[in-house]
Amino acid sequence: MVDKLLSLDTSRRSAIAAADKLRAEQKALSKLIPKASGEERAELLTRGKDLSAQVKAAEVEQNQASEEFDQLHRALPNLVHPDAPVGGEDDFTVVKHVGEPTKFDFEPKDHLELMESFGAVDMARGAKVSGSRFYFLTGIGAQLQLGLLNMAIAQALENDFVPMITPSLVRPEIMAGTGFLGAHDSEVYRLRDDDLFLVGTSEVPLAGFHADEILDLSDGPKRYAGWSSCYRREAGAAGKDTRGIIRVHQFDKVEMFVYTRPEDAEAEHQRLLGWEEQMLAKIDVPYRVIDTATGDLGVSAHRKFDCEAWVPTQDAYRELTSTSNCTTFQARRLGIRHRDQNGKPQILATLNGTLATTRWIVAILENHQLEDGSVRVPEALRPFVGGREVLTPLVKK
RNA sequence: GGAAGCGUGGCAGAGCGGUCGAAUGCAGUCGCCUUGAAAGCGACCGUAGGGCAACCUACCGGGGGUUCAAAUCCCUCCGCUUCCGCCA
Repeated sequence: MVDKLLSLDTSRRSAIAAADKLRAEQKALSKLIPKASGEERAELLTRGKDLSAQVKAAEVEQNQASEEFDQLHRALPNLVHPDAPVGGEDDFTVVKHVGEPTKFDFEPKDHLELMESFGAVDMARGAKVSGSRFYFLTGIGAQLQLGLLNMAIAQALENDFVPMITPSLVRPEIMAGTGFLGAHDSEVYRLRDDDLFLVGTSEVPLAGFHADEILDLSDGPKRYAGWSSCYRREAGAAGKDTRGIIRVHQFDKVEMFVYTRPEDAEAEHQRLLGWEEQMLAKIDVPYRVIDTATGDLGVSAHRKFDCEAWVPTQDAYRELTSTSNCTTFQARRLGIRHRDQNGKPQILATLNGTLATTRWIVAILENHQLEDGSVRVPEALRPFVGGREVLTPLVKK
């Protein structure tokens, strides 16, 4: 594979050199023609015509060679980090546990039951209006989500992220550049009439934000916190997580996105994980951090850490955040560079990480529920939900 | 959605088939002048790819075409502006 790529690169370079040489010849000739006249001119014109055809042929060859190289190159997934655990979805390693799984001396309700009792969600009408896996967040449910995401933005601001509200529809080349159109393009909503894609995360528009640019990173990384609705077809998830709002076609998310120098990417990845844990501490739920196995990295990630919160009624940890170091994978496809010490443009590295999503509500409600069916609002979140300390079931009239 | 116009270097703005990688102004860099600064004067000053280098190639929104030759002509896509229509 690598040998093939190298040989394609060589033929690509020689095709470019050959075309360059012909173009130089042609250029010199066309400078002579206006000065010439009579028979000499006629002769030059004939030679020019011939050269023109040669140049055209050389350019076709150049384009073909470049195209072949790019195609193979783009088909390659990112290199994996040597320390990432090898294997499939279940072969992750646990980096650490924070807190103990919540224990109750009563039968805990699941998030859906809790939300319905608070009038926080309307699944039936979601299905009526849009189909399965759609929902309305209602009343305190909507308030909880807005508060949570606002808390995420507030934390991002404290850490000098630039807050962004991004487009949710993007062009094909941006979608492809971020690595979402490969093996998993069936996960992506597509608007064929307009040749646009609905994004599954604001990582996509944030990566596209600086496409084809050379960034000045001399003052450090560029850090953005994007707020967007996210759309996922969940095509392969039939029968999985069908209850509640764990797995849905549309949710909201605040996502961190960083452009940095490749040599700083690994340290930045740890910082992103740190900021995710800072957010998780604010909702005060037990969680673990896992180092995702190589087979579960997707095409663009070099290494990925997930934070999974304890969900009592599932007796399991469920993913609340995911942070990926994409190294130069996305930047290479999107043409994003920075200047090194010598002022030479170089491909940079991109990273992303979740700060908060709709799904977090599940962990908050289930872990903080009390025997009487109410839920204690985590202290840090209270200022963002109008000072509410406890959520209590609506009284049926 | 309909009509018209426009997209040129960091910015402003000429050029509208060859002498154009592109006038000019501003900004920027260096030098002179000055106690210092401003002003003034002089020189330099786009980007990317390739080569040890001299140098070569590409780039005037993107792609394609005409031509020996395209910033300049044609097609197409994208974007912007203005007017009309419609509308969160």
